[in-house]
Amino acid sequence: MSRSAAAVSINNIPVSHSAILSIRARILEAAAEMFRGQGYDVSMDSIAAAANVSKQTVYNQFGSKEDLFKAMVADRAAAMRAPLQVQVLDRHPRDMLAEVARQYYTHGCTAYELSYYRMIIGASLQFPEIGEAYYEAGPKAMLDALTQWIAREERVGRLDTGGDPAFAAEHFLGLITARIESRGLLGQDIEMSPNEIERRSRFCAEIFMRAFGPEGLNR
Amino acid sequence: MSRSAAAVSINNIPVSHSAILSIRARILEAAAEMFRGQGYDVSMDSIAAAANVSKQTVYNQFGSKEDLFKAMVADRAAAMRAPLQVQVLDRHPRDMLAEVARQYYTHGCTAYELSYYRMIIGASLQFPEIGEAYYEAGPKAMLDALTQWIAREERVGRLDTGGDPAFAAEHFLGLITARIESRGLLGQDIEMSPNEIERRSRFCAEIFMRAFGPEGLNR
DNA sequence: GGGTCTTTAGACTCTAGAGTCCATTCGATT
DNA sequence: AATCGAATGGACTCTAGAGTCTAAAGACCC
Repeated sequence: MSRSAAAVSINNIPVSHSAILSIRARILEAAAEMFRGQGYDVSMDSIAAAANVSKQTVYNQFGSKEDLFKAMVADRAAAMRAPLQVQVLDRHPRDMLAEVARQYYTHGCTAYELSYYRMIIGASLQFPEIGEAYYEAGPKAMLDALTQWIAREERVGRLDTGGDPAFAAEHFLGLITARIESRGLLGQDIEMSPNEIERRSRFCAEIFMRAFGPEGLNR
Repeated sequence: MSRSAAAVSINNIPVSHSAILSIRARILEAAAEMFRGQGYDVSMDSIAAAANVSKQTVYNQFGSKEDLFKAMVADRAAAMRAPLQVQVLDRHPRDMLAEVARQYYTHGCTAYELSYYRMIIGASLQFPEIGEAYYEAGPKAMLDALTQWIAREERVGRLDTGGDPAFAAEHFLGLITARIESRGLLGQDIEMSPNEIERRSRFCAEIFMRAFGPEGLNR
């Protein structure tokens, strides 16, 4: 009670002390790092230590471990939306798709991102809402953006999905992510050389074009 | 010491008491069920209770929680190899591939299997060997079987992967699994109607054939 | 039937970690 | 300089759960 009241008043203060914000940010960052590496089981003591902050401060700011965890996930989900925007360039679909793949391989499936993903999957056993939130902010957002772009291209006659752009988008994401994820989520190495990235990106785009290119789907 | 010696002697006994085996099996089964549902954090007490066995017996048989967990995973990995064998039927590649997809959708990605997978991913943060073992017994085994089949078809001239059957196999698995896994691993619903399964299976096969059919790759 | 091994229930120990308390210090504001 | 809220650290409580121990009961072998 008194705890949540305190939290609210902090949030309502229009950023007069930036010190408070920086402390929250520091804790969130440390929490992300610790949770990511060791799962929900990390101790609050080690999170506090990693944030260079006393344990009491963590509790003052976030109330409980569960709340801290959820706040941290929400924070990261918000940060995630930015790079996911598929830039609406007016390039040939093949190039656009290769670029999406390239982006994913270079920024979306780093060992860092994957270990975070792994942790979320593990935690979603315990907190189903977390899994759902991550899905919405991550894969779903990506899928929606891609679906919209495909639909647009279809309207212009540069793609032909037979009227089911969502289905096509799913397939493209599947193409890009599959191997990487099944390996990476289980902790296997997923490093790729720039050459490999380039080859795969083009290849995915090429396969997609064969399936959904303008002359597609009319067998 | 005395503990591991006991375990060895039990394993060396050529199944004279089947009672002992059935007790181990019962514990393994209960452990699988509990770990699957709640992750590595379930208590040994609840596992013992679920197996209808005293806690001491669990410790007699498996020594420690970690050992029980690993024994359970090994047990399931062994059981897993059976259904994964891709039957080498001499059908048209398109039908064969659709059949593989169908098998996967009906048996390979049930909510049950996925929740087990989720648990493994979570636990692999803590026990990297577990992740590796699962990868070998699951995705990797599937991939290898498919790669071999594709290579064979390529030799006969019914497919053309440009000499990289492993790459093609990865893509096909990606095609099948993607959406399902990203949704299912995060706890989202993944039920599909038989119609939906049929549609997707054929579709995956079709897309694969467009990419790697005999006339493929020669742009 | 006696000897040996396992199982059982349940009490027990020990430790890690969540969350609390408090006396003190720090750092803005006035 | 005085004040007030926040942060500190470190001691503290309490609980859950891993693992052990024991006395009694079964089960099997000779």
